[in-house]
Amino acid sequence: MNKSERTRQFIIEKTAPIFNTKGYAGTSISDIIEATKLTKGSIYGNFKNKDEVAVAAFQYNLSKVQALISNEVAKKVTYREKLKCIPQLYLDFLSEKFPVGGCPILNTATEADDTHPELRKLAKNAIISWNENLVTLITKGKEKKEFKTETNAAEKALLIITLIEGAVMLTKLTGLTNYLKTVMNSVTTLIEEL
Amino acid sequence: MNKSERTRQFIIEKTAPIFNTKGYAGTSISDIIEATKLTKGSIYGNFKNKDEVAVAAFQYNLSKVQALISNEVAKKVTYREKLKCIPQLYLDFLSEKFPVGGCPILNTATEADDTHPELRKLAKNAIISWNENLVTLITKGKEKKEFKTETNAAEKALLIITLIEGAVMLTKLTGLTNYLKTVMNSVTTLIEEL
Amino acid sequence: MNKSERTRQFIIEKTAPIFNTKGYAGTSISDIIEATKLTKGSIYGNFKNKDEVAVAAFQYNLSKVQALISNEVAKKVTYREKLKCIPQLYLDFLSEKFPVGGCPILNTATEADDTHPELRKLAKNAIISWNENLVTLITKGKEKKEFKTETNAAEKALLIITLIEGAVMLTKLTGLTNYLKTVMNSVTTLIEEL
Amino acid sequence: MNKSERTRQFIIEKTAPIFNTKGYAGTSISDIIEATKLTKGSIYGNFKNKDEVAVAAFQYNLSKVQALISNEVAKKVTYREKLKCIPQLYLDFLSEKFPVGGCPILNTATEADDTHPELRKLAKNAIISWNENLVTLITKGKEKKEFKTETNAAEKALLIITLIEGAVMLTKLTGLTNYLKTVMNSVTTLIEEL
DNA sequence: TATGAATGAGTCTTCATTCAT
DNA sequence: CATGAATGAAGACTCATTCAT
Repeated sequence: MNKSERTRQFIIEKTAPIFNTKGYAGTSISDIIEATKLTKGSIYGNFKNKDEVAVAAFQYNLSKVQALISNEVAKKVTYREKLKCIPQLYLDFLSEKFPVGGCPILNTATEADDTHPELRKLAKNAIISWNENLVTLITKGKEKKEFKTETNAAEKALLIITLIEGAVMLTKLTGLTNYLKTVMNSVTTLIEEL
Repeated sequence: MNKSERTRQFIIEKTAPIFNTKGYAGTSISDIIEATKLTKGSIYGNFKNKDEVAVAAFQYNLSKVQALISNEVAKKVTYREKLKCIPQLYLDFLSEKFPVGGCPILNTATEADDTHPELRKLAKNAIISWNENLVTLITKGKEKKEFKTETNAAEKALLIITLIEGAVMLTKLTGLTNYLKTVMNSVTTLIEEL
Repeated sequence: MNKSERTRQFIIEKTAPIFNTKGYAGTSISDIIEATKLTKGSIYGNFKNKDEVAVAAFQYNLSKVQALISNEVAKKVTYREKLKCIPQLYLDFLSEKFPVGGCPILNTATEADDTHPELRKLAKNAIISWNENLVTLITKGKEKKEFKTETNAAEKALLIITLIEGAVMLTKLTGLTNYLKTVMNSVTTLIEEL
Repeated sequence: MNKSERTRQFIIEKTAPIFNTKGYAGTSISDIIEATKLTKGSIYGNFKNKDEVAVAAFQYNLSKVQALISNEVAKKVTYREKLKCIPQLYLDFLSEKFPVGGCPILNTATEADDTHPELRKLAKNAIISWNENLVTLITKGKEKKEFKTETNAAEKALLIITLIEGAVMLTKLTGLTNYLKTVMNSVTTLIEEL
C-alpha cells in the first residue's frame, strides 16, 4: 500500500463513523478535516469530491458489517445456527463490533430522498444482496432437510431483514434497547420455526 | 380562528408535505416561502424559527396519519378487524390518503441523529404512543376472548410496528412494492393468529 | 427608485469600473464586496450571481459610452461633423468622460473565449449595432449629398470601428498615446474623404 | 539538445496552443499536466512557475507567426508584394498555418490588465518591433521608388497593424468572417496606394 | 404586523506551489 | 532529476435569522 492509498484509507477510516452518524448531507468537509487533521487540499487530492469520500466511507462501513456477519455465519455448521447468529449480532449493533453509528444500510437508506442517489443505490443493492444471501441460506437449509419443505424462503428472508432493520431504527429512535431484544427474540423464534 | 391562526395553519398545510419529503435539514426557508407565496417576514412573524415550523408540520402530518388509522379502526367492530385494517392502510402509504412523503414517523426518525432533537422526541413519543394503542387493542381483544389468552400483547404490538415501519423503509429504499405487499401480508397473518 | 433598486444601482456603479478594468474572471466577489463595502449576502440578495452583476456592469459601461457618443453626435449638424466627433471622443478614452477602464466593448470582447458567452454576446451585439448606426449615418449623409455617391457605407463604417477599437487596444497595450492620435487622425481623414 | 532542453521544448509545444486559446489565467497547471501527460514535479523541475511556461509558450507562438510572415515576405521580390502578403496571411488566421488560438499578440494584449505584466511587455515589444519592421519595409520601398515619396511610413505601418489586429478582434468576437475579408481588402488597397 | 434588505458564518471546490521521498 | 502528496489561500455561492422601515 503506497502513500496515497494509505492516506485514502486513513481518510476513509476516520470519516466512516462520521458519515454513518451524521449522514451524507450532515457531514461537512470541515468535519472531515477535523476528524483527519488533514488539510482541505489533502482531502481533495485523494478524493474527487465529498461524494467520493461518502461512497468510500459507506462501502467501508458496509463491508465491516458484512464481514462481521459472514465471519460469524461461517463459524456455524447448521443452516439454522447460521441464520440464528444474525439477530444475535444485531443485539449488539451499538457495540464496537459494529461500525460507529450502527447499520450503514439503514442510515443511508433514510437520508432525504434526492440527496444522494448514488449512495441510495448502493444501500438498495446491499439490501437486495443481503436478501439473496438469506434466501440462499434458507434454500440450502431446506435442501439439507434442516428446514420444512413448505417454508417460503423469499418471504422468510424478507421478514428477517424487515424485522432487523425496523428494530434497529426503532431502537435508535427511542433508545429503548428492550425493543431490540424483543424483536431479535422474535426473529430467533421465526428462524427456529423454519 | 383569527387571522394569525389562519396564517399559521396555512403555512403548516403548505409546508407539511415538503418537510415530509425533503426532511428537516433539506427544507429551506426559501422552500417555505415558495410553497406559501408569503414573505420571509410573514413566516418569522408567525413562527419563531424553522424549527417551530418543522415541529408544527410534523404534528400536522402525524395527526393526519393517526386520524386516518383511528377512523378506519373505529369503523371495525371486532378487535381483530380493527388491527387488520392497519397493514391494509399501509399498503397504500404513498397514496393521497397518506401525507405526501409517506410515514412522517419514519421520515423524522431517520434524519441524521443530532440534527433536531425536539423533532426526534416527537417521533419517539409517536412510536411509543402508537405502541401503547396497539397493546390496548390487543389486550381488549384478549378480554373480549377474541384473542388467545397466551398472546403477548407487548411483543405482538411491537412486532406489528416494527414490520410496518421496516417494510415502509425498505420499500422506499428499493422501490419494490412487492416487499411491502409480502410484509403486510405477514402482518395480517400475524394478527389472524393472535 | 425603491431601496432594492437603489442598492442594485449602487452595486452596479461601484462595480462597473472594476469589471471594465479587471475583466469578468479577474473580478472576484471579494472585489465587489470591497468596492461596495456591502456584505456577501447583500450582493447575492440583489443579484442572482456574479454573472448577473457582470452583465449589469457591462450594460452600465456600454450605455455610458453610447450616451457619450450619441450626445456628441446629436450636437452636430452635418453628417460629416457627426461622424468626425467619434474619433475625437476616443482620443480621450482614458479620461473621466469614458467609463474607467476604457472601451467596455473591447474589454469584454477580449476575455478568454469561453469564459462568459452571455457577456460576449452583448459585446457582439454592441459592435453590430454600432456598425449599423454608422452605416445609417453614412447613408443619410449620402442622401443629403454630403458624401460621395460612390462611398461604400458598409465598408467605411467597418473601417472606422476597426481602426478605433484596434487603436484603443494597441494604445492600452503599449501605453503609446501617440498611436491613438495617429490613428484617430487617419479616421478623421477617412471621414473627410467620404 | 539535452534531455532537459527537450522536455522544456516538449512542454512548450504542447502548452502553447492552450495558453493561446484559454489565456494565461484561464490555463491551469492541471491543463498543462493533461496536455503533456507529465507530472507536476516534472513541470516545476523544468520551469520556475506557471509564468515561465506562459512566457515560453507566448514566445513560441509569437515566433511561429513571425516566421510565417517573414517566410512569406522573403519569397516576394517587390516591397509592395512583401507588404501585400501580410493581410493575405491574416485572412487565414484561424487555419493551421497560424498558432492554434489565433494571433498571440492580440490574445496576450487583451488579458485583464494587471494579470501578467511580463507577458504584456512581451506583447508590447512584439507590436513595436512589428511596427518597426513595417516602417523599414515601407521606407525601403520608398528608397527603391516603389512607393510615393510623400508616403508617411510610420503612419501607414501603424494603420496596417491597427486594421489587422482590430479586424482579428472583431472577427473573433462576432464570428463574422466577412468583417475580416472586408478589412483585409482595405489593407491591401491601402498598400497598393502607398 | 408585515416587509424584504442585509447579515456573515458556513458550504463545497480549485489552484499554484512546495518538499519529503 | 522526478514524483505526487500536501498545503492553505481564495474562489463562488447558500442559508437561517435579524431589523429598520
